[in-house]
Amino acid sequence: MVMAAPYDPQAIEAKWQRRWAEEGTYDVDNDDPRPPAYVLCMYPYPSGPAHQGHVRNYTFGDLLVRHRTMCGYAVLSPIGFDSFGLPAENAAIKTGTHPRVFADARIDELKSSLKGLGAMYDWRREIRSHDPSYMRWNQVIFERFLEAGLAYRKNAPVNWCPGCQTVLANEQVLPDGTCERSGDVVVKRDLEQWFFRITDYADELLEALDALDWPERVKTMQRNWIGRSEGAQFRLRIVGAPPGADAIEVFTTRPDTGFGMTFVVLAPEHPLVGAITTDDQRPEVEAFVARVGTESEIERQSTEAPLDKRGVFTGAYALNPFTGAEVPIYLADYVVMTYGTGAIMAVPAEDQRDWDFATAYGLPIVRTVQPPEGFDGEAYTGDGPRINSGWLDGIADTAQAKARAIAWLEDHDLGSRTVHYRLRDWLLSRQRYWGCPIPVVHCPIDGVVPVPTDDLPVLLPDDVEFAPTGESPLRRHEGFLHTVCPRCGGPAERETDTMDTFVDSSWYFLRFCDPWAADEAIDAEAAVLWMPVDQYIGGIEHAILHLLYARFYTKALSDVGLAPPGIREPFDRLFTQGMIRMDGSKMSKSKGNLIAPARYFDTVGADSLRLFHLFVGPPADDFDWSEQTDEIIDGCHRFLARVWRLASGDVGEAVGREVTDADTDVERATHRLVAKVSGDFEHWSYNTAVAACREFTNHLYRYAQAGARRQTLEAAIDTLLTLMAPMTPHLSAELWERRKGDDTRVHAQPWPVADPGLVRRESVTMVVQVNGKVRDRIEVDAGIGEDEAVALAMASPKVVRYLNGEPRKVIARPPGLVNLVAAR
RNA sequence: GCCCGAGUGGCGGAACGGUAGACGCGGGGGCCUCAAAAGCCCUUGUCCUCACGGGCGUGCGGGUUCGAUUCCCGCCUCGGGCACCA
Repeated sequence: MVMAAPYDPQAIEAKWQRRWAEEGTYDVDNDDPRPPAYVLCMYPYPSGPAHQGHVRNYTFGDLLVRHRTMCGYAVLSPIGFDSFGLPAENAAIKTGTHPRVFADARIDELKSSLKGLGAMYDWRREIRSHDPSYMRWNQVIFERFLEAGLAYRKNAPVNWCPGCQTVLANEQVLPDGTCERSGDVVVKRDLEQWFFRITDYADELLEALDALDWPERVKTMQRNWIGRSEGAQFRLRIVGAPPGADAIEVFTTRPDTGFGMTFVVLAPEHPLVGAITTDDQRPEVEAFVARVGTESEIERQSTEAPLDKRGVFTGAYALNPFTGAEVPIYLADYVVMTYGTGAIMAVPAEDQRDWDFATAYGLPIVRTVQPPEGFDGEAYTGDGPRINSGWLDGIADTAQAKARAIAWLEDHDLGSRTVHYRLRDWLLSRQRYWGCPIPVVHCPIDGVVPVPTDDLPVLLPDDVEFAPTGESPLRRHEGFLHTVCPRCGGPAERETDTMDTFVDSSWYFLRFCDPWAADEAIDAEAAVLWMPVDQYIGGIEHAILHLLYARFYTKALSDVGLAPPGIREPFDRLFTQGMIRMDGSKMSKSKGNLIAPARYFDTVGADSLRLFHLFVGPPADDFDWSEQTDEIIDGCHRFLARVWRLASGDVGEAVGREVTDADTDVERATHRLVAKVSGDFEHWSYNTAVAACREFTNHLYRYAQAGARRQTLEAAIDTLLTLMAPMTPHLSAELWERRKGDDTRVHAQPWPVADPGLVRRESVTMVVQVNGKVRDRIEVDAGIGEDEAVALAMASPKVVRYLNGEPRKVIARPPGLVNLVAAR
């Protein structure tokens, strides 16, 4: 027998990548007659060659693109690069290379990895966030948001990272108070900054989550992040205070416990502190405020400090509107100015933190909810009848009591029902160079003036000095900084802050619909055609930041008329793949634990690496890269070589002959495989789809070695290659061509459909149990009736031995199972 | 503290409430070869038994059920998110 050429992945992968590019197989035009589908992987930050997280992401995405194309859709599969950002600028500071040069070089490396993987994109639609044409629309959008009041400037205490020398969004500060990028301890600074009014959309962002086909986990994270709490906000009069400082607003979720308010606590930064503090308490209060001001976020938030050091009495008193009693006003570091009103009514009996504070400072505790019999805790937050609560006494239902309390506050014009959110407005300005300039001018006469649209984009000058100074390098570039006011023509300064890179990634998916549109950021017709993204794929690490910002942007763009009104959500379905970990931490360049894909491209080939990522476990689960991993990848390569030999006719000797049982078995197995792989693709069960292909291949080996019927074997192999085409595209394409000739393409084949009649099994293994324990297995006809199944089971000698006599109960689930419950 | 998710062979992992461990990795054995590599085939949870067989096994303890990896209750461990949030 003449052996066919061995499997040579390097040769065939290069060949097909070239051919797909030439043929434009996955370039899709907006007037394509096929039904549209939009499959998108989160566009990557270009940090150099791809790492295994990218490989995993783009393998899943490419599988979907190819599969849906075979299913008859025009699949929009664009990609771009999130090319602004700190690392490029830091590299500039370190090596002197211009960030643009650096970023373009990293993009080339990453692009080469993606092409080597055989992942298919419509490269005509490529977007780079630092491309002037994209920057222009970024700036146009900003100005429209500014005009609509969705972008604004304010002086605010912001998160400042000393390492990055820039401010960070709340979302970029880790729970331990450090910078997500540099790991430095983030400090608070007062700075004039730009914000997007994402809080205006808090309710819609929260409510619209319900309808999204997203992982529950991600939805929960977003819900928590938005953090809606309902309650009441109301005024407390301050006893003997000067006008203008005679009342404090407090927010509470438990207005029903107002009768139990025995003191009030303000944040140390609260604006009324100076006015209400009495003279004899002033030194102590000032010392306290000064101390808290110098503490880092970590120190302030640590629960280590003893409670009696964490507060101070102001000497002032407020009136509890419910009881009319005078209650002392304290300051405490655990009350923060950034949530609610920066002031709370303290109800120690129903709030543990207030209880602890009251205990430490010897303040009274009055229960207003009767705890259940036997309750031995301190603060009680559960349900129970109101006590010591005047007109609320006796009400046991907390919701009802709350409603009553709010109604009372409203009747007395003291306050009202209020909702507060944890979500803060999005701080978007960065004191860095390598980002999209914020297109405004500061004029001493006209104030903040947007740069006229015709003058956009405001571009970054190349001749700047990169140094970590805490100010944008743009600030020291005279030519950039000094300009004239578009309104009055007088001298003015340009805004030197640039935009957070999350701005770039908040609408790129809309631009992809028609990236050529010259007159508008988003072509309405194209957006209506493709949006929302049918399937978005990316890492779980973007669960909050990017996905929340992109949702906000989509809504805001539609509200200001830049996107069609119907598009309220960007991503219909979201899939978050698991992370690749190594020694317990995420694989990333900064951790130095990257495994570049090129070493696999050069050895086992891209198809083997792709197959490995599909096979190794559920796509949503994290995967630990270990010593064993290379062996699994080798195993995938062995399997592909096995398929190669089988499809090349190197296994056994097929003949023409009448159909036998073995042939029918293979035919049925073929249809079962089609059903299995198709189903598995629908619910992200790629690992079992691959397992089924391997099992089927093993079956075909046995079949071929025993002497196969040519027609049956060839049909089985064709089907296998078709099903594998989205997973291992190069191998499938090459074998298909070798078997069928050059004028046909496996990826142009329709996705196979299983014949239900052939999927159904003819005979099955019926399990016979006695008392739920397996005692025998009998091969039976799949259409077996209940009586016959039971009779067969009862006739089994193995069963008789365990049954001793007539069964007490018979459970028959033909054809799969009969369970006999023994008498006694 | 609150909210999610996960615990199955030596390892990665399969399993509509119905044969636990599919498919692999690793191990053992055989064939091919002068030999090796590659390939092909068999075997591989654990304990008892020469064997036929049988016992035990899905983090732990209960429960529901003819039957539980799967459902319920109570724990333990790990991972993730949120957190002086009023």
